[in-house]
Amino acid sequence: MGAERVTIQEVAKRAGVSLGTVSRVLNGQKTVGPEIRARVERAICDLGYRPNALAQNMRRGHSRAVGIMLREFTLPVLAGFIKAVQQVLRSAGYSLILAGSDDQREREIELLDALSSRRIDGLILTTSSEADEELLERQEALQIPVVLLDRTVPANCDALLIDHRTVVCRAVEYLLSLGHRRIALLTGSESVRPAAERVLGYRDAFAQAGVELDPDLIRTRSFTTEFGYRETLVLLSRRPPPTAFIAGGIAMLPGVLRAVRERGLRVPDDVSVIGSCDSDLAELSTPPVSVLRWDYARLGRVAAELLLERLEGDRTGPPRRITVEAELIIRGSCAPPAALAKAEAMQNDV
Amino acid sequence: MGAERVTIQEVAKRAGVSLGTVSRVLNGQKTVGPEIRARVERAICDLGYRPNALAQNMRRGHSRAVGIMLREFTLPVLAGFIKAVQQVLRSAGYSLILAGSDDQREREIELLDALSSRRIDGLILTTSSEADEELLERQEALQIPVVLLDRTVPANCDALLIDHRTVVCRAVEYLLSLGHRRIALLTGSESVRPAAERVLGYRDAFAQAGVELDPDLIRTRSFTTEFGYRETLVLLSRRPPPTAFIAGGIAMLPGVLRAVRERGLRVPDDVSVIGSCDSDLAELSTPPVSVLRWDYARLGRVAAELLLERLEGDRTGPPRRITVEAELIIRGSCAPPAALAKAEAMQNDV
DNA sequence: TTGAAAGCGCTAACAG
DNA sequence: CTGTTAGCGCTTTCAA
Repeated sequence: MGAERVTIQEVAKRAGVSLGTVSRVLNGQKTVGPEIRARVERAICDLGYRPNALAQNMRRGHSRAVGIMLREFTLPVLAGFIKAVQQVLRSAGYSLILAGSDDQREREIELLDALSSRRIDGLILTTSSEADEELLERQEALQIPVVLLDRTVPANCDALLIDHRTVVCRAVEYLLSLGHRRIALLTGSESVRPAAERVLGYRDAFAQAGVELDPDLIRTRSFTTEFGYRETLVLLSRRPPPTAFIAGGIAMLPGVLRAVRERGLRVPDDVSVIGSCDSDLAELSTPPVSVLRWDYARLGRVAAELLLERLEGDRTGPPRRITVEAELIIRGSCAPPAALAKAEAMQNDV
Repeated sequence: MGAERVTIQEVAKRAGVSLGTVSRVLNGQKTVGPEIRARVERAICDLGYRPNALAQNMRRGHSRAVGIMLREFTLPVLAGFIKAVQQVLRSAGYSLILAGSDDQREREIELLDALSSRRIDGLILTTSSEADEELLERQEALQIPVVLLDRTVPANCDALLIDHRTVVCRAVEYLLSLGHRRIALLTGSESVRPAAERVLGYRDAFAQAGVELDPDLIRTRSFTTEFGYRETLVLLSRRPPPTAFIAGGIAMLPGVLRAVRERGLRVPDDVSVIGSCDSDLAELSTPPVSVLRWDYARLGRVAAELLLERLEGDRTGPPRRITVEAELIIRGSCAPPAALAKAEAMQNDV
């Protein structure tokens, strides 16, 4: 084991005061004489003493830490979210424990247990399924305030929702207006809200336009890059293939683009593409890719604030639901479908 | 405050055994009768008991946690590193505390303090400067094993080094061989190893080729995207401008590409580009961008293993230095410089 | 204003 | 094999 760390005892001895006094200095209480305070501070500095957070938290009965469990925390877009959360929380004296579940139920349960053991005070959460009993149970066993990110279950938690339905509807309207009819939607399992909402938005647009849709073009199973890649490949082999793809997941665009490129197809001449979330890839691709975008930094700030209110103030109020808009950023990755383009070209020729 | 959490006491009472016995069950000791063990396990389950990690760790005198402090942990390439570390460490029962310093000294000191308070058992570290006395002091005050990532200071720590010098040399050789002479190198401050090594490799190549280099084309201040963007813009305004850019930082490529595009220049016709680290952007750009690549997952595995050896076994051995190769992946972002290309074209015309 | 003392929940050493 | 007990380092009464 390592060299022993200096404790509050040793500081007290060195300063010639009782251990309680050192504790008071540490916690900034005013009931300590200036001369004694100075002596204690000297001793702390001389010894390079750092309070043992483990002991502090145990004694205090809380950890001053909040957990944040997402599918994956290394996506650049989520960086902004996490940073915003951290900023708000840090100024309130909380630290953050990050947990990436890789969207695996097993891992989620494991992590929930670990967070429970660490006695986190609050949790920001995105689960892999909104229909899993055991997951819910574990989560409720935590007995701490939870803020859901883009989930609505359990219903008694505060939740931050992105309006995927409306923005996907806009995206489909846009593609329909370009003349597309076979529009593929790739997204996660409908057992989670964002996927379900995207499908709803997709259907809305077709219904509004009075165009019949092909349910085979709605592929809902996973939000991963891998899924985007495979499914695009599969759909591109269909006869007839889709003329446009909506990547309904923040990590999915690279997969779709890779598949399109491997097939030797060009964007937007051969196939139109719309991504979810902005990224360097979307912005700097040739052509730049149109995307569905929402403000993750704002989301992070609000999530942290909601949690803080529960943590510090009234923790018993009714659950709150806050919905955040998303927008369609039109760039150069969509064009009329090839057949149509050809038809028009011919018309012009005549 | 929240509802009281169930303690080991209550489990003991419910199972009708002593608290010591519950502890033994928890810790998987075999000296517990099967019938009693079953009773305890029932009680644990019934009550939904989770051990208080705070108390456990305090009593045990260590936290079974290792810190990992990097500039930034949300870059996709670092994801692989962190995941590999996590995998090795988790199977040894350690958890990971992530800390992103944003490359700010203030923040680094703050985080080092926080990690110290949390009594982490080990640390994987990349600091913003290898010449900062106070930083070093704080780090040594931790009194725990440290594995450095791409840093060599302090010298008594194990270190994992990437061979930037050789691979940058290869990259410059390659560009020279294409006919480039004005090659820009953008990287961080030379006060940190990777930047210094890259500059060395750059000079090596010029010296070997017997070509005179223009020191004004070596820009060393930051590894950020922002720096890559600004500096590319600045250099592109120079007369004469560089004909090739090496982005010497894992986050820098998007900045360089954005600047090039804003100037209305084409890659590789007008300017050649080489990035550091592979990425979706590099791979899926048009044209795909040539990069300097090394195996971050392996790096992570090795880092964790080095640390584990110090943690579990002999912590007093001499510091180890492990150097990892990097390779130049040639794709489509480099071509002979425009002037040269034109000259050749003319020659062909004649 | 300061010191003494009682635990927070748990592990481990020591008895039986 | 199981119960009892002494702390881990700290905060927080309660006295003085």
